[in-house]
Amino acid sequence: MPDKTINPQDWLAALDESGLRVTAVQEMLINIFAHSEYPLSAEQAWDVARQSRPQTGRATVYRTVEKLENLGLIRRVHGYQGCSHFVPTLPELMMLFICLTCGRTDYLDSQPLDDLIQHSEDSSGHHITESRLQLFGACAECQQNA
Amino acid sequence: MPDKTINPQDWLAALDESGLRVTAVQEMLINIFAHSEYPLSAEQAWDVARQSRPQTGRATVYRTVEKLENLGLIRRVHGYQGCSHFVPTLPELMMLFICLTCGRTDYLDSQPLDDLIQHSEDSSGHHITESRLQLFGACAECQQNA
DNA sequence: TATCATATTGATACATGGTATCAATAAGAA
DNA sequence: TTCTTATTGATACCATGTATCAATATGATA
Repeated sequence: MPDKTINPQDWLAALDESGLRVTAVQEMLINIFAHSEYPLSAEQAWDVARQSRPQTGRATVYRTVEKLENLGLIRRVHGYQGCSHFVPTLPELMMLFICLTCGRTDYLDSQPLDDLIQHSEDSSGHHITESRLQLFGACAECQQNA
Repeated sequence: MPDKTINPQDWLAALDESGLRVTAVQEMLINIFAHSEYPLSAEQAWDVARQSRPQTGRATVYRTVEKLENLGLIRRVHGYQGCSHFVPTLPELMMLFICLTCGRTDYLDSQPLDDLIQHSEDSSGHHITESRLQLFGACAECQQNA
């Protein structure tokens, strides 16, 4: 099971390398997403941001979230909390699991998904370039507490 | 490859059996989704509906779409056209493929997904109750025309 | 067929999530 | 330090979706 913790320094370097500027707001938002145990929407990220920096603008947060998504630093979660929440992206491509009880996320090895895509390409004749898979259920811990 | 055509009579029966009433608007919307080659949003379905029935209300369409989704008759598409488009649901659970060139959908056998879920449960300890998988790329036809 | 409880409808107003604009500010290269 | 330009925050705006409510239509029942 991979470590979910991500080094914010790597994110700042990614921002920098892409020609974008490293600003206080963007650094703050990167840290907010990196340290959240749960998927966050832009609106929620805005709330968190204003706790430490009240003058933060709403549009700024939305724009930054869009940038971070385009850079591949955060990833949209499609599912039970709607389609507007984001989780940090791991260096490797991994499958996302979300616990419907506690809301926490986990990342699973994506090799089975790679195999599935290969198999589906072979049997359908389609050329598959993108996939979106998310798994939902009860995590090991929540099963014990049930 | 399964036949995408769905018999609207089955849908009406499902509506009826669930205790909901079979109305002209709902029958029309069922047919609109059943006969569309592409995923439709509620807004788009409203546009189509008013072509043959101009007095159709917007809220009615949104409510009906929600009902049809709850009944499992249509299914939300998460991906490149946003997360507000719907496709008809096949009797069996199948994986959805969407061509990024022509926009058309195809349904693939879901056995590989079942296997993947089983494998992921075994290796992670999570109990997986729901999954969301969509595949994107170029369909066989669009590959030839490229 | 006529009656009636109630699901459905359509119009409207409203709420929410997200975007365009623009003057002011700040990053970072020169 | 200077200067170009990305970024910021305030505001207005738009799009999508929802709550309300009187009017209507469905379908069960008599």
